[in-house]
Amino acid sequence: MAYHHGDLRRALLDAAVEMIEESGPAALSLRELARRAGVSHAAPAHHFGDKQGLLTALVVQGFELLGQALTEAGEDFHEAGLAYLRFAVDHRAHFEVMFRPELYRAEAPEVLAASARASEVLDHGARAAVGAGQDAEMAGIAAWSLVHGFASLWISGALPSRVGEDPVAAARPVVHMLFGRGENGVPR
Amino acid sequence: MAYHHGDLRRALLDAAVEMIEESGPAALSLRELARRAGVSHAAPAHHFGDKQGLLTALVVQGFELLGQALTEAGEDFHEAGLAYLRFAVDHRAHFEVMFRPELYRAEAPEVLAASARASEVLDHGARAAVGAGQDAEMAGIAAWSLVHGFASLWISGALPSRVGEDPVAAARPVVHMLFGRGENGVPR
DNA sequence: CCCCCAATCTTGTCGGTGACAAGATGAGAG
DNA sequence: CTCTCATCTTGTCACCGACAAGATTGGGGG
Repeated sequence: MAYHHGDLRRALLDAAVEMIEESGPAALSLRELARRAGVSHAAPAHHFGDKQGLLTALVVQGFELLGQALTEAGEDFHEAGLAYLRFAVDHRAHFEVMFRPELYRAEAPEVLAASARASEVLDHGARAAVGAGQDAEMAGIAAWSLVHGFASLWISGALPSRVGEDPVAAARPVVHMLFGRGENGVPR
Repeated sequence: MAYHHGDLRRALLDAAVEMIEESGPAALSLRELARRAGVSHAAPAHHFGDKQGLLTALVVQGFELLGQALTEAGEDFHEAGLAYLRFAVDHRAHFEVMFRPELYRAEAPEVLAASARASEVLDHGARAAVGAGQDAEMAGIAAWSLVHGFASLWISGALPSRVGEDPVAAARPVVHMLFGRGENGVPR
């Protein structure tokens, strides 16, 4: 066994994502993680310090991916909402940890920076959709709550099964209920 | 030390709620729980089998409380939404476990019964607000997503601090954004 | 070219935890 | 009064996270 793995840090993060997707963040075990990566049980500590450190790194990665996804979604606020949902579903592991601050070091500067960048994209979209003013803030929170709630409920399996298998398709009409269908705000 | 506690089951559930509110469901320890209740480390197992059993009991209690809160909120759909939020904030521990099915036995009959009863109340409210038809289902999901998302974001501390300290007051205008302010649905 | 140093990974250990087994206790039925 | 059984305790095991100390190796300075 080579002493120098090559890219153990990334391998551990990838394995962590896999394990969290299988059985949730609570069940994540650093030792099992090391086992999957083929290293000793203490190897992860070198790269991340402790479990919180690992999850902190995962969260930073998550906020970066989210910011990127929102940016790529472009100007349309509805599409940004659906991109948020797509991110949550496609990166369930990241998403589930990101909004559970007791699991990681939420006050770490890298986390604050990455999350600030992501929410800035969101804010910008809200202002573009509603126009400036006090309403923009509320509209942003409403839209964020809607897609975040839908994503959470979808992931937890709480939504009735007749909404179908594709969360984005199922969410589209729901997202359009907020702000009406263009007739009630959303100048585009 | 009395061998018969009297109402150990309830005492354990109460202590569990307290501990989860302090540091989340992941950090819950059955042994610390037993310590707080003043019993031996194996006493909880007798009442709940294992950790999942304890959380299952907690979730059943949670869905019962939620159904009750929604029922008491009455006919107004907006008020039901705010009652949902109030439940989430006032019973953070229950709420946090209820929507994390990997932590408990979601398929247990008591859980299914309690959750079915709660969502029936929600469904009834949605139909009353929007009228019958296919839209009622979507309206229900939209409203549920909105308040669930707001509650989750509030609890996780993700919302900007300028929304204030009272979640229900902060959410009221947000909830009213969906369905407009009575002019766009919500016949009452 | 070689050696040393520092980053990387391993081995060993400790206290804490969940689950299980076996035993002690006492409340209530008869 | 005694038996019975639900309730709780004691004891144990494997696993986990954190820490300490040691082994290995790649790369840069001599």
